Amino acid sequence: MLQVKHILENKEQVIEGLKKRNLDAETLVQQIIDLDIERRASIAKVEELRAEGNKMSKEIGGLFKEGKVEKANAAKAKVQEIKSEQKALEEGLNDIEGKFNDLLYHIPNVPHVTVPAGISDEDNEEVYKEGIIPNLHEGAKPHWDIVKEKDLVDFETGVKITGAGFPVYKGKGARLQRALINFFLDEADKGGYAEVIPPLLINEASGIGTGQLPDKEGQMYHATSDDLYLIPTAEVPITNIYRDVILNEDELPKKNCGYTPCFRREAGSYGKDVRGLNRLHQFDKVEVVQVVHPDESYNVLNDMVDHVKELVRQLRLPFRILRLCGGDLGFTAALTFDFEVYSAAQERWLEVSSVSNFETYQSNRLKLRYRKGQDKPQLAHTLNGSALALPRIMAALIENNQDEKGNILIPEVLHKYTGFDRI
RNA sequence: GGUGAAGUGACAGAGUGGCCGAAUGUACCAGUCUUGAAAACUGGCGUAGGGAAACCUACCGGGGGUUCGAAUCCCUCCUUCACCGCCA
Repeated sequence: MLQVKHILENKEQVIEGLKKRNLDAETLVQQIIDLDIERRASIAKVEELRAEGNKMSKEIGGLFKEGKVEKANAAKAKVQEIKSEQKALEEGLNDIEGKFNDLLYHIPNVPHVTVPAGISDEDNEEVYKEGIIPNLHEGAKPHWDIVKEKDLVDFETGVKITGAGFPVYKGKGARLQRALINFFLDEADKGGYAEVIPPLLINEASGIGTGQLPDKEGQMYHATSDDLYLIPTAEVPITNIYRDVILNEDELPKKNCGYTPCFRREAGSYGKDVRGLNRLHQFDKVEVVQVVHPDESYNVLNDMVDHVKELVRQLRLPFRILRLCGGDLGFTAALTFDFEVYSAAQERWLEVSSVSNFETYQSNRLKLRYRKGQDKPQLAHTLNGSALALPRIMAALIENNQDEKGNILIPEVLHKYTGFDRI
């Protein structure tokens, strides 16, 4: 969440920035500022009373020792009075803080200055494009037909086992999936990212830390009997490694990568581009995460974009990079670049990666800080990116690389992982 | 899952109702000494909130309770360790 101090000191800038999200935050920000004033006044009062009570309690100890029982009992009565007054004030303070935090949790991150205004994904700004869009032969098929014919992905059996959106990958399809995971992990390793295998279930505190809770509760699968959530992305468990951590400045940057399945309820997106591998409830992804010095985060964002660019390039997929507009930007992000690959038979662009800088929005919730020498701890910046999400990569590979004879040609970089060069 | 023990600052480790935000040691930082280093000595050394400041408040695994007063007593949850049971 945003830092209260930042809101107070940059009120106009915050309101202006949020306008790019089509959010008129004027009232909201003013409410926060007003509540903050109320809050401080209330804290001052409560603490004053508390100090007085503490002081008297100490004195009572002395009085008893001296045997002045009568005086002590009088003081006890007085303290009891103070306590009941204090209790009433504390309840008031709790109310104020509850409201205050609620408002704070529901303010999204302020977009970076370079974020274009806009309503939807149609307003995203294309900043880069590379690769040749393949000219498919007559009779080329969409991937959902191909995977069925070649028995690479079995959607029906997935429906039987679990439900829609939980496919079974089979044979060479499974092998290709595993090959991509290994390729992405090896590349991340080369990029200096230390691999982790995190838990796939997270607790509430972790969900709050990275911003999935309370805002996106409905997008996660919730195991209610244990109050745990299935991860929607490895970002959550990996970034939460650093929750409540104070790093030394020289430990930055922290770079981690990890492969995990991701689980998303996709509530509200039924019937929208859901064919085949385009949108699933469970999918595989390799994620890269960095914790960096605030001065470095935008350089690092570019590095991460370059890393992803290199992955797609090596897979020989035509791609473009979009700078997300305010309307499409995620709740917690300050700046996001999306990668889309072209899936030639569907004749459409598919999002395969999202690379974001969260600045201090997550670290403020996570209490993730770094310390320079003996100075006070400062909030670090967090970033993450998909590198990459698998199913749509697979869809594009299958569609773009089909030849007239019905072969799917596997990109060369994957051969050593697949053990075959075509399907 | 059962039984028992335990969770205190970066770490180790005291503290069983007021003198405890917390002894002591180690580590760390600054200084003295030294040609330099080590050793020794002196001082400093948690986080957060409030306040212009002095200073005040909160935090001893989490939450709740008893009490004028809780690290200390009670309840509950979590975690760790040991043993038993079950099991990839």
